Amino acid sequence: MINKEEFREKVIIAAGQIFSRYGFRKTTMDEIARELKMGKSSIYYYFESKEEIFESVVLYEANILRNELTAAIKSVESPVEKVRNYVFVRMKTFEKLSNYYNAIFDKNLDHFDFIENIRARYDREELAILRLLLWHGARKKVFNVANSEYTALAVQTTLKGLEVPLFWKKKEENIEKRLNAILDVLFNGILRK
Amino acid sequence: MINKEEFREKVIIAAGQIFSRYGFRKTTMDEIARELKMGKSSIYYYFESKEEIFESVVLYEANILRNELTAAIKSVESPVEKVRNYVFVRMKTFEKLSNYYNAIFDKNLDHFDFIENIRARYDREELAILRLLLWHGARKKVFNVANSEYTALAVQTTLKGLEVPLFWKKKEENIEKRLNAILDVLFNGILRK
DNA sequence: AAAATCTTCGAATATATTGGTCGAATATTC
DNA sequence: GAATATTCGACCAATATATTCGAAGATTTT
Repeated sequence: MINKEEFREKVIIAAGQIFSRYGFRKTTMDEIARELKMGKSSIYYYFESKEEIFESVVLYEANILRNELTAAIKSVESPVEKVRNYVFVRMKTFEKLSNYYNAIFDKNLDHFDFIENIRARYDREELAILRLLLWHGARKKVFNVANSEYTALAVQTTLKGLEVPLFWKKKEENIEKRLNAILDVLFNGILRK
Repeated sequence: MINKEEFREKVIIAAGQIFSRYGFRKTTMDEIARELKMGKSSIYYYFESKEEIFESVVLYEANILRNELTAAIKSVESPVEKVRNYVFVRMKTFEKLSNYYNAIFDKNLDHFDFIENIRARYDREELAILRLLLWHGARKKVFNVANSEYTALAVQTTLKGLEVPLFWKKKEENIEKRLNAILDVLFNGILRK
């Protein structure tokens, strides 16, 4: 009927909602069980611990982010649109993930390494994507980019800069404005005149 | 330097932020103290209990809501604009208050009476305001309202209907659209053709 | 259909958290 | 410098919470 893996996913989704709202510490196993309409002990049949659930949630969400970003790039043709789409989607979906980051900094230092590892991996992946995007743009003579690796790093740094407000506060009023401004500067820097 | 009443307000503001984010149960006195950068025991010099703080917060926020609504009405002249403004501001500010409602339903039934009383009082006040608004509009021959009390009740019911999504979910995507739609229907019903 | 295995859950537990207290220390006022 | 107001660290009792366990239902296998 419903296999183990599917059940784990159900737990991950339910738990994810609560984690993202209340953070790791303030989320209780009782709540997760209530959300799933199941006995609390049943969850322990599928997961070792609250931590394991949490880690699975982060992994799961990170995967969604990755898929959405890939889709965002594929959905348009021109290099400019690809970059623009990538940046937009990334900022939008990252907002969700940032809740988990906040959850971590809620004093639970044990998870720190785990999260940092995911983070580092995604930095690397993102850099590769950006590099490819820029390289293609340069090839098509749309971007004026000599060293795609170098410029990719610059773009990524800018993206990180945009992350910061999402990271520290719950809501940034003018994130959209900030985003458009940065895109203008960015394209001004790399577009072939 | 800083008197007792001012300190209480500081506590209320700090506590309010945390309450509105995590609800009554999940908010701890330690957090409030940390936010205030004070010893936890100091808070108890100004407040009897966590409950008292919570009730003060709700009262405080409700008061802000009332002031904002009054200002919204006064800021424009025409009856139509007054009503439109009122509805907009009310929905916007109610979103904040709804967090506290959620906090209550977080199983703590003891507070229920207290909140319900505030709620009932505000219903009465709002009805009076709406009634006055409609009556003035009718007087100026802008609205076609025979019985202002009756129509005010209808308008208020509509507003309650708009509240519901805010009440149950954290975020409603198309609340703005919903709001405009309802305003159209509303004015279609009461405007003098 | 009995044995074996898988899945669920109520109850129990050991531990951590948390609202609230107390008395002493420090600051302020008289 | 006595009296009063304010702060706070240490403490406590009550509660909440992550996790375990064993028994009971399902489901599959033999």
